[in-house]
Amino acid sequence: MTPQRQAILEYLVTEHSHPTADDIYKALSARFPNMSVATVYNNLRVFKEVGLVQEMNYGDASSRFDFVTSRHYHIICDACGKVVDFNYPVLDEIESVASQLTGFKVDRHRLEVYGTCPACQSEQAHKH
Amino acid sequence: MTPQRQAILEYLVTEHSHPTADDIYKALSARFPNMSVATVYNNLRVFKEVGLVQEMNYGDASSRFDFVTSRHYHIICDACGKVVDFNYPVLDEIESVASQLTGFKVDRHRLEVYGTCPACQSEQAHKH
DNA sequence: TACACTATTTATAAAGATTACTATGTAAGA
DNA sequence: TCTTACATAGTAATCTTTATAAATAGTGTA
Repeated sequence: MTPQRQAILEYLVTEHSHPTADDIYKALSARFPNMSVATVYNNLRVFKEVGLVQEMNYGDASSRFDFVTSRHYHIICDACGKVVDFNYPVLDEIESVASQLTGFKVDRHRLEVYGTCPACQSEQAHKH
Repeated sequence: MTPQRQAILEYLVTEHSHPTADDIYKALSARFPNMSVATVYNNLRVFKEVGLVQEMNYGDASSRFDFVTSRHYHIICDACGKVVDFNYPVLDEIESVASQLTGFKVDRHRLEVYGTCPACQSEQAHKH
């Protein structure tokens, strides 16, 4: 557990902002001026393998990383990219249905809702 | 509607393989030896804007494109990347729940199931 | 203490997907 | 015919992520 590794994990735990690898890199470069981007990626990979962190890909942009606390889903703002957690009963049923229909051995599923966050809604309203 | 554009759309309609931009490029380069990759991307963007085509990003790999016919969900093989459609009643409820919990104006949602396809299952079984 | 062994970091190169840009071509309309 | 708008081709550039090699630090053992 190196200082860099600890700082990256700490950042993920304390910040609930679903940061990108670059966000983390920039946020910590004040404390670790010599830290490499590769270090961020290496550690994120380690955290992912251990199951501490979840990686999320949206569209063409960079991946975002989320410290795994409890099962929850995400809603994403199309305008500003903000990610917000929300709770909903986990959809186990769809996994078994999909498995039966396709013959796949199911491992997991991924669900995201897209829309416009309150801040961007009011901003868009003010424009007109 | 140029010949290239028509060919790309035709390929998306007839092939149900959820191709990547490069798949399309390679498949059509016999008929259009001078066609540019940029043309494929340009047209896919146009199709997306019109709503004819849906773009899907999985992990770090290339985007896959799906001609929109009816509402359906996808199941994706972790081993070979194959994408298979399956039908399931559309989850409208989760959209309204998410909207109420977060204050977002909801536009759509995205749901995918991940696992191992039958072919890769038997291949993995033979290995042991 | 000295020595190896291992894992991590840094730095940089490289890969891969996508976009940007410019010049060329082409088709429709006045 | 002239013009205008748009699509294409070709290529350069961007951006994210991974691979690689050298440097570094930590740990345990003799």
